[in-house]
Amino acid sequence: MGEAGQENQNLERNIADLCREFGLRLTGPRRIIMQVLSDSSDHPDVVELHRRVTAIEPTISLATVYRTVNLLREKGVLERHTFGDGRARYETTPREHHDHLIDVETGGVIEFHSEEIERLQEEIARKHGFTIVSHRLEIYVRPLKRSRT
Amino acid sequence: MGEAGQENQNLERNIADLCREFGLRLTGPRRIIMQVLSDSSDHPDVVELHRRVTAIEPTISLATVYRTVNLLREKGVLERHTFGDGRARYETTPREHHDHLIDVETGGVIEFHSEEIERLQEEIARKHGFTIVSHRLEIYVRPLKRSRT
DNA sequence: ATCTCAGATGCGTCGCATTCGCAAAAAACA
DNA sequence: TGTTTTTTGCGAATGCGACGCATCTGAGAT
Repeated sequence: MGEAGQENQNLERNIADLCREFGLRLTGPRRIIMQVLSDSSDHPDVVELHRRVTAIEPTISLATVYRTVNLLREKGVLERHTFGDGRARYETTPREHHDHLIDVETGGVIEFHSEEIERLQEEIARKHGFTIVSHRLEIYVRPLKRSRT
Repeated sequence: MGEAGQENQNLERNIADLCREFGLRLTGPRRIIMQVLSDSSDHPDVVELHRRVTAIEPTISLATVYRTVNLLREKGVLERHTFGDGRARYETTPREHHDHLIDVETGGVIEFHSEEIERLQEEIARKHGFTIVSHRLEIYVRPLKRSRT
């Protein structure tokens, strides 16, 4: 009978709660988009998200993905990044802030956090007479090669 | 008759050397664009650069500014940044690396450098098995307001 | 279960920043 | 000065993202 909602029942519930909390409607497209988002541990851009979403439900439009992603960002559910290239990439807001190591050879993204760097940033801002609104630290890296490859 | 090339003769020479070095032709537009660039201590975007350039020579097209700026970036003469907003902003590559504090209220950019943060970044990269290719640290800030203005 | 309607969607279009193609103009060089 | 190759200007094209509008739909009221 019901849909295939078996193991991700709690996930579904979370999405439902989320919508209710923000006064949003729990629509088919939204359900799927949010689903895809929480299944994505990487940092997909909107077109990639749309690809994944339409693999599940081909009628969902790119515009809706854009709108949903913006909505969720406004609500603080998603974070937007722009690594070098022009396009925006998203990740579900982590409970703990982190920065990114980007492998320039593979495009892979590794998350890290340094309390020490954070503290130094605060210090620098204060020293200049500012408070930090947000920040962005991206380290573009290349694997340490040992001898031969 | 002659141009106004009086005090910046050495600059002109630098530009000429630069072109020769890279096998580029020393053209009128290039001369002016490079001129404007070295006279700019802020971080102008391409449209702003074009504005400044056309104030000197109105026939220079936006496309040429884009092309020149890309060329100089490839050659390592310029650095490109993208602070939040969509457009790219440029600065002549500084001899000493620095990062940026961006005042979100005014859009103003302040440069800073922290040897300590640099060192921590190295450490983090190494710990993950990488070497740093480049990095980017932007701190978005707001002025500390004291009691009343 | 049905009605109602504000909110959501799909589609096509628009705007902005940037790039491209091509013919004309300008450097470098003989 | 003539020849060759690079640059330029112009306008059109691209890519990302946002928007307007007619249509559709979720979810509370009936």
